[in-house]
Amino acid sequence: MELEGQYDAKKIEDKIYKLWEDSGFFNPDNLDKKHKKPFTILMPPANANGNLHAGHALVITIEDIMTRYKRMQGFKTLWLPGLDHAGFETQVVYEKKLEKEGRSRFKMAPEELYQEILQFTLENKKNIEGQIKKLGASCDWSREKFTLDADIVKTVYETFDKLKKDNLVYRGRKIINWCSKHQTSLSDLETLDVEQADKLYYLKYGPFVIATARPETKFGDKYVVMHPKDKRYAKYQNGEKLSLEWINGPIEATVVKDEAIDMEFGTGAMTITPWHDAVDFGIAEKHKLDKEQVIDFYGKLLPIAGEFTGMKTGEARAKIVEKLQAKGLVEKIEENYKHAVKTCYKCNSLIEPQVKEQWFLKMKPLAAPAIKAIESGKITFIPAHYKKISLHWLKNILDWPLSRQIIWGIKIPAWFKDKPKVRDEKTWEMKIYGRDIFDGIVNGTKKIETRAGRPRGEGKYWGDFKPGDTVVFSLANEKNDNVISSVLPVQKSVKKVSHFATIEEMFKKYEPGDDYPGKTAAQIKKWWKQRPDLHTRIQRYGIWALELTEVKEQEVYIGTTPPNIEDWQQDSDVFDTWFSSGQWPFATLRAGQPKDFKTFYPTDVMETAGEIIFFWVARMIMLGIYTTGKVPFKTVYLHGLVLDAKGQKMSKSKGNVINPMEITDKYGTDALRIGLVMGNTPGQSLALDENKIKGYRNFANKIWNAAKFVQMNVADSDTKAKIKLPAAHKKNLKELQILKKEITKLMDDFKFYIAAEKIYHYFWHTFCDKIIEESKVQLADTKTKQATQYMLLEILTESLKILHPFMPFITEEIWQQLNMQSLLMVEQWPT
RNA sequence: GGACGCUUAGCUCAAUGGCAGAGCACCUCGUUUACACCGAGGGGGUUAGGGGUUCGAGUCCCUUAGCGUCCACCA
Repeated sequence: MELEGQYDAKKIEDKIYKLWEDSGFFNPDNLDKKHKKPFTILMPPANANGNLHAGHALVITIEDIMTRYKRMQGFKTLWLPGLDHAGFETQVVYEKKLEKEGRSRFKMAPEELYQEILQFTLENKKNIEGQIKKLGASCDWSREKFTLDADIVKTVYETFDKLKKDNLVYRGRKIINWCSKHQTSLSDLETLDVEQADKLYYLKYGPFVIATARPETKFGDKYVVMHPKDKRYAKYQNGEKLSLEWINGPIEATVVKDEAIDMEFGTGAMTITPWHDAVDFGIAEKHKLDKEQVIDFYGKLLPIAGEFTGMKTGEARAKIVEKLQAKGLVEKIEENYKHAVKTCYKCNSLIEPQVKEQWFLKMKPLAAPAIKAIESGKITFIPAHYKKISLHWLKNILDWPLSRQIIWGIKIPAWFKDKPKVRDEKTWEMKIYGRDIFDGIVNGTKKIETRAGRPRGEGKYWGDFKPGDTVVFSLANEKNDNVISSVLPVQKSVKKVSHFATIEEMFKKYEPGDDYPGKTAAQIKKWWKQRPDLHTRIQRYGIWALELTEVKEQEVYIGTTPPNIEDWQQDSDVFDTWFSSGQWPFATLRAGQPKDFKTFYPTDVMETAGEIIFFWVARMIMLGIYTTGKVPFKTVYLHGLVLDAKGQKMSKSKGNVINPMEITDKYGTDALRIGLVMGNTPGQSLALDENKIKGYRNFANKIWNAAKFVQMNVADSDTKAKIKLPAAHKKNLKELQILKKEITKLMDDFKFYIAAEKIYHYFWHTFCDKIIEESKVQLADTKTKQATQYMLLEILTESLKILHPFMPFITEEIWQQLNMQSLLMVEQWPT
């Protein structure tokens, strides 16, 4: 075969890829026995919802360089490819498509929507696989995994089950980030903080002035909070009640003192909206305050808003302020108040904090061993400063909300059903702290009997408590001899806590029933009269009563398979997609042949974008250690963003997106690959300039022509003849020898950008410009011809080997055309 | 508010404490049978500013400024 004309990538790339694939050497099992020591990289699963972008091309390039290098060095090399269903991301992409077609997911049956997205994803998956091949990825397609594969899902379920058994997963009613457009909760990582200027309203709240940027949330505010040390409010007691005029009429407000308040901000007093604000939620939790929803999940006001009910929060604001002004409740309005609001990272719409029951993962216990692994150097980061960044994040980690209210994803393997009402004759022990006004038990344990099927009457204990529940039912507040006047963890069964000024007043509402343990109504009233000490106390502090209602407690079943009894309902939520991809290393390797996990786990390198270090890398480390006891990878190599030629972030709206497939088409894959690597230091963003790629297209042509020259001139060489090398030739070969050593060291240090530059420079400016030029004379001289032929071929073939990881197509094609009788892909890396 | 980066030729970026470099761009010359997707040569720098450590600093330390990213808070 003869090399001809200019290098034409299009003619050879598909052919060469097929040659590699047919050889079977992408699969480590097919490599010869010399390849013993495993080397593993997992391809970060690309989102199967569109085309590959420039960032993916960089991932494929760097990982293929590592893979080809290690394979040539004789490692049993596995690069495992995969695709991600990409839950929320894909659903958002699909919803946009629906929108264009004038359709909406909310008008579709869930199953119908799921099937459509599945089809869409599978099509994209196929498309992307083709694009990965186009980029020359030497990954083992026989081990390819998709995040929705049955074996991956099974592993995800098992992990969830184990986490639940270890008490690391819990269901909680907590405040979450709610996107009203997408109708789902989002983790903190999926929200953006956007600076904006709004008005800050100072509203009169009884004797207080409170500042708010969101008057439309304030309807239900019935607690006014201030710092306990704030002298301005010293005359107000914690728990003190105040009657005041508010947006829709008179309300009773309660004073709460809490250190969380910034005395410097506004007036130092604020009202709280626990249902729609994370800080307020925290205060309400701490003080056991009521929480009331004001805004529904579509961003509209609920009936608590009175005349404003049903309005979108945005439009309601001005009208509410108008009303407040009319009522004289607006003290002043500060214009141009700069603050940050949270927005959905996909649609930029405002995040509305909402209280919602969700699955949460306790992160602190999972983070601790991960921190240890990183600190001890079991996992190293490239570039190194990511060590600090990840440690800082892990040390300040918060619980992870796992539930997403979307259809596209792995369904959470939890089933619920209403617990049958237990009304047996059992006796529960119930701890009581404080004083029971009826029989005076103080800080003790009281035995409460339950009666089958009927409550004991309102305002009394009756048995729907679980063992160990704490109920406090007392006369006074916490200021008085340690008796506390609130209800602790049995809130589920407490309907209401009422306060009465006198016991008579309470009896009006709650007539003691005949079946109160051991006492009749008459006895209780009589007993009451005999306790003047309690009278005094009640006169001072009033009396508290519990109104208890029956609670249907939900029973929860968690397992890898559905419960086989009927009337269980599966949780309609799906997992955050990162919960499944966070298990990628062990899930993929356990899915394949049983020996794979043993051979290839822990993997060697995790190469991915610095952007997703928290989303993905940190979670893989935590879940990997938790599940397998071992770190999932030893080295984390993080590349930076790929930017456009001007250093701008690529985005569809800016229209500066560089499609790697177009570049490949125009200049060839090898030019794109080396263009992506050259000058690309880890962690640093890279400006991708088409001109740069063009330059490397020229380099590819240079290689092609140099090979052509060598081929033409060595055709008549006698390979068997003994050759005596002149000193100049020896020097050239020695120089190459040194270069090989340097490059090997650089490759081992992950400095591909320098390695690429070195070989580029050597090949073009030493081999082509000097050695080949000089050889023209030497080849013409019969005395030096043979030695020169030998040297040229030696340098060319060694260079091809070094270039191969970077520019696999052209090097392999030349190798084949030189009739080397082997695949360059599995040639021994020069030593 | 906290953390982490970055600042080197016109542009994009390199440089274990040891002669400041590459690619692209620019200028001059050259069409020579491997290649014009080429060759030979050239210009271009107070390494953001200031201070310090050192025989020696782009590199280490302190400091100022600008840019960027992440985290937290934001009534």
